[in-house]
Amino acid sequence: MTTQINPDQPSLEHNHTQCVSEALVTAEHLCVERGVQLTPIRHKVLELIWESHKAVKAYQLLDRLKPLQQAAKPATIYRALDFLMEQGLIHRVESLNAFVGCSCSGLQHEQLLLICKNCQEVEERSAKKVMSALSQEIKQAGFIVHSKAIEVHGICAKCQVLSGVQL
Amino acid sequence: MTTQINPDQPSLEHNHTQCVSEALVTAEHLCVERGVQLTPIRHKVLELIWESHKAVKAYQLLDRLKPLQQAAKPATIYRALDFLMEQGLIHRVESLNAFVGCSCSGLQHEQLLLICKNCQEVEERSAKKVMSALSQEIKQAGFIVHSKAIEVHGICAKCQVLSGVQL
DNA sequence: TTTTAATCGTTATATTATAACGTTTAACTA
DNA sequence: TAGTTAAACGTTATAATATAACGATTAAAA
Repeated sequence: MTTQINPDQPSLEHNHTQCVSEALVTAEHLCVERGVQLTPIRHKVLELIWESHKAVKAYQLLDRLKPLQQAAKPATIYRALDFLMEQGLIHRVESLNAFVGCSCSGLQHEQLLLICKNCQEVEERSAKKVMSALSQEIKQAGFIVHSKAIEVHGICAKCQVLSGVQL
Repeated sequence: MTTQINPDQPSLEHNHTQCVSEALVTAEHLCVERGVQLTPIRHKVLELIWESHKAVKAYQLLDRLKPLQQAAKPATIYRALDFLMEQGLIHRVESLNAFVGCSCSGLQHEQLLLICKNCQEVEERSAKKVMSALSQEIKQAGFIVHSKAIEVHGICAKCQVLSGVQL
């Protein structure tokens, strides 16, 4: 068998099964700690989001949830997404109206998102230097921060290799 | 007359009439230079966007355009917005699905946007240190950039003063 | 002046998201 | 543990955002 070249499958280089199960276990623990309910629906939605590292749309999630949850309607998904965002378990990708699992759940939550136009995968980076420069800039402006979205679109390293860089 | 306290009006401290006319003249010049057409519709939409420094929604623009342009439909607005964005004359505020005039038209276009939740005004800052830290981070990640959105939500300096900071 | 490309009009519809209200389930508390 | 309250969910409806497709018109180029 040759190298993984299908961008629709999580890369072989990372054990995605483990990756997902870590995310779910972390989520479960955090919710217990915080005394909030990771209900079956919320848990399923989180699992669906973690099926890949791609940004996924609310209605895509709805389509995937329906077979498991007959009664699923838009509100079902949006309520679950709201909960998961409040708990910092997922990120909303503002520039795509989409969502992605948060791999830093429980830690500081505002991250740089690198969004690949080719494979739709989102890489999350804490980017400390960027964040501290940003804090300084905001302070200079006399602005009080409530939230941040730092999103970069382009082509990820993996896709550059797969297609010979002329992207 | 006392100090300006109505957040719905452009502040007295800046001459908004001049501000707008500068933006429009710059836009006209740039379009001539580039050999692209700032048609009457596109010009009107740009003017409407520049009525304030607030982020404005596409359908708000449509409502305001209709009296001036009977035939205006969603496509009318979205086409004009697409053109204005291509030419770097406006910014799309991704986290609001809204638009704001670009005060750096013609120059480097990816800017930090400080978005006030109280007055909806958007302050644009070039934030050079943030941008260079960001470029470094992106380079480290081996990512090829196509576009960036750096958006901060919170309370602007003006609104803090007006309301005694407990925002 | 024909051809071509850009712009716009128009209709329809896709996509994203929320409101409102009743029901069920879980948690609290007396 | 029965009664009370709050959280979560089901359900219907609709609001808000955005695009597709195609023909008509206008402007630019050959």
